[in-house]
Amino acid sequence: MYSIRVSTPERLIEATRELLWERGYVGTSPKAILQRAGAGQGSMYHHFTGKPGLALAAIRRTAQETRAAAEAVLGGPGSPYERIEAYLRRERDVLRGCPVGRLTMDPDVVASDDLRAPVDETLDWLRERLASIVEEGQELGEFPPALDGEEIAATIVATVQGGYVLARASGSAAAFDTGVRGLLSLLAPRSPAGDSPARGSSTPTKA
Amino acid sequence: MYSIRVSTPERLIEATRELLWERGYVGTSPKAILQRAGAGQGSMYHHFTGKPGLALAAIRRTAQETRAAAEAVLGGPGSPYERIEAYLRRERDVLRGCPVGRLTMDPDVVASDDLRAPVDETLDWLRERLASIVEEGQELGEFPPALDGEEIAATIVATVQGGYVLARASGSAAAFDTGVRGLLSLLAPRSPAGDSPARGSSTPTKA
DNA sequence: GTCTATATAACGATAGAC
DNA sequence: GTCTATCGTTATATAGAC
Repeated sequence: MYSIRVSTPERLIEATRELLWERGYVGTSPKAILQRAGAGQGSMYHHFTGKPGLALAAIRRTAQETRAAAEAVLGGPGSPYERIEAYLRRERDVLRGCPVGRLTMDPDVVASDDLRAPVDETLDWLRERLASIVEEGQELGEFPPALDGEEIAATIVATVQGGYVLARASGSAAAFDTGVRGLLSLLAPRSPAGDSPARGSSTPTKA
Repeated sequence: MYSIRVSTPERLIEATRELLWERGYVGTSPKAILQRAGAGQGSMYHHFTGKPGLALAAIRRTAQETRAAAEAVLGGPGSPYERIEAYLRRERDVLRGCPVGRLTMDPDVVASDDLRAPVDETLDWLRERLASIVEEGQELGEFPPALDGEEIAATIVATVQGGYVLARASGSAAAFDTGVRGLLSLLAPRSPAGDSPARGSSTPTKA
């Protein structure tokens, strides 16, 4: 294995991605980015228009990676419920928060249409993707037909995003998992033909 | 009505509360606080230990008010489901985000046990309060006994907190409402004996 | 392309007059 | 108690050498 020599713009983007995740936009200074990237002032302003331009490149990449990671699970094998469960139970750096969702609490990101756009598009895509899976599950009889796919999708995404809030408030990932288990118990397929009425049969804990 | 003359410490706390809500801790400077409060540097450092001390007073008050506002609905009239619904549908400044929850995305708040404590306590209190209401609903047959009260409570709080994220990402309060409707449809009492699946208002006691 | 030097403003806090 | 003056540091950006 050769050690890969990464270009300076590449290092700048990656350093910015890390810092935006850790400290947000207003909490990240160009100086901190340059130190982490091992670059000088000149490099940053040569390749990018400044802090906003560099942040835009970083946010776009993070958004793209986040979508790809979600699709890897949502487009995987299993029934609709199983794929949603896999998405909800996917391993996460819970205490670090969502690298996309956390940006919505950044006043300068929300104030900029450019910076907010990738965030909006990512969460919107995720909601649509989940909505179609819920509807697929309804056709298969896995979910009650009375449910609204888009509403349930929004609830799923919100539970994940809010789970990060609960976890970071308490300093423990447990709260995230508790909220996810609650949602899964509400979504758990009730057998359509009149089987045992036990809810949450596929949730391991709290039998 | 006499116009009330508010003390300087009072104005400082209120200005800080507003700015913490709008811009978070790292995004709020002492200078901005002093300008909004109409006070000079000396006043702030005379009454408080500095930015962290002032922020702590502001966060504590916001936490207290948030709990009181939630209790006003959760301790109100109606069945357990109805009280939860009232809490979820309560009017909110959705696009401004949650003044308590948004602080969890602030690196300096999370890094400080003092500043994080009121946030943690508020969300923890809310989860416990909701859990007891869910369990009450289970005793009344309004919710399935297989559900776990604490899990459902965490899901409810997470849906609200995540709803703010969706709303701020899209720049519209609609996404919040969509997620709430999805959660309510999952929680809606299904008649225990196999009645009609109409949701909402058929409650046994305390109508 | 990358670096250092520099510029202007803001940040967070202190000192001391009144 | 409140004010202004000041301090040392950082934020964000530009200039110009190499």
